[in-house]
Amino acid sequence: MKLLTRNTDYGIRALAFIVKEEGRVVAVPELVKALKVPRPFLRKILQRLVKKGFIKSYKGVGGGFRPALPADNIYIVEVAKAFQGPVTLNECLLKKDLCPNRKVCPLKRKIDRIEKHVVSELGKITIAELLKG
Amino acid sequence: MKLLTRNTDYGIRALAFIVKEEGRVVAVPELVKALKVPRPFLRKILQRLVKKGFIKSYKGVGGGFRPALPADNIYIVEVAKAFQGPVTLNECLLKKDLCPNRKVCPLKRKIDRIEKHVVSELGKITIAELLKG
DNA sequence: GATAAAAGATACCACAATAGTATCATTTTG
DNA sequence: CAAAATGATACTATTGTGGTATCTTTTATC
Ligand code: FES
Ligand code: FES
Repeated sequence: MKLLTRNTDYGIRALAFIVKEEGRVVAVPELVKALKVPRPFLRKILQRLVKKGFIKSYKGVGGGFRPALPADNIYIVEVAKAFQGPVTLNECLLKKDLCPNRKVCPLKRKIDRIEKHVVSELGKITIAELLKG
Repeated sequence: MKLLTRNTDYGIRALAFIVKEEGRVVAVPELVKALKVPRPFLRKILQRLVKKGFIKSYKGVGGGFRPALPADNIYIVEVAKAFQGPVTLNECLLKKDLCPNRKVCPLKRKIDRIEKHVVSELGKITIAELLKG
């Protein structure tokens, strides 16, 4: 059971690096060296980060990436969602067969509570906090 | 992101059914009918449950399965572990590159705390409780 | 003892998600 | 125009999960 995939991991690391440079435009070769992630893979990840609005990109010579948001406004749960979709731990365990209905089911209630907790905790962690550590 | 896989789900359902029968030996055909899970798949799941000590099996005519533990002593987190391995949300996010060491890393600390919470909450739910619901 | 009904063991196939690669098009600076 | 960058997109590889098939072993019963 993995909470965060490799995509997310690398995405966070790339974001952290770019943010750390405080507005300087960072290009792929630099990131490849710093993060030791295969270049084509990293490129795909960066494109995703751009599309999801975490960073802005600049084409052409001297181009690269810059943050689109302040560091303390980038929550890693959002990055996770960008790469892994919504965080839903389990739709309906035991389906409708053994369980009268979902409103009463103690299992579902608890799974839901766990999920809320995970999302909420993950939603408290920002890139800024990460860089401080 | 899935907290519990189908294996686990079916495993729990099978366990719940077997436990509900209070010591009566339950065979596969009955379980197939009750749970509507394909027979060979269910058999594999049951074998796993036997190996992991949740149920006992009886071969031969009139054979089948009986619980090996009291209902309030079967925790669904254990079933999950049996099918999905240990619950580890993420080993070491950001690896050793951006982060000085794991003892200081605020992200890792938080991920670990989330993981502990998930395991602990999942570890409170028993089959007995499920059957009450 | 033969038969049939059960589970055990094991090997295999299918599908989906993740991980990773490759190629070509577009933009921009000089 | 040439070079250096990202955008778009399509493809392959690996892995984990889901699911099937087949054969062996045990045991109750006739
Ligand atoms: S079965 Fe769907 S909620 Fe309990
Ligand atoms: S990087 Fe390994 S713990 Fe923060």
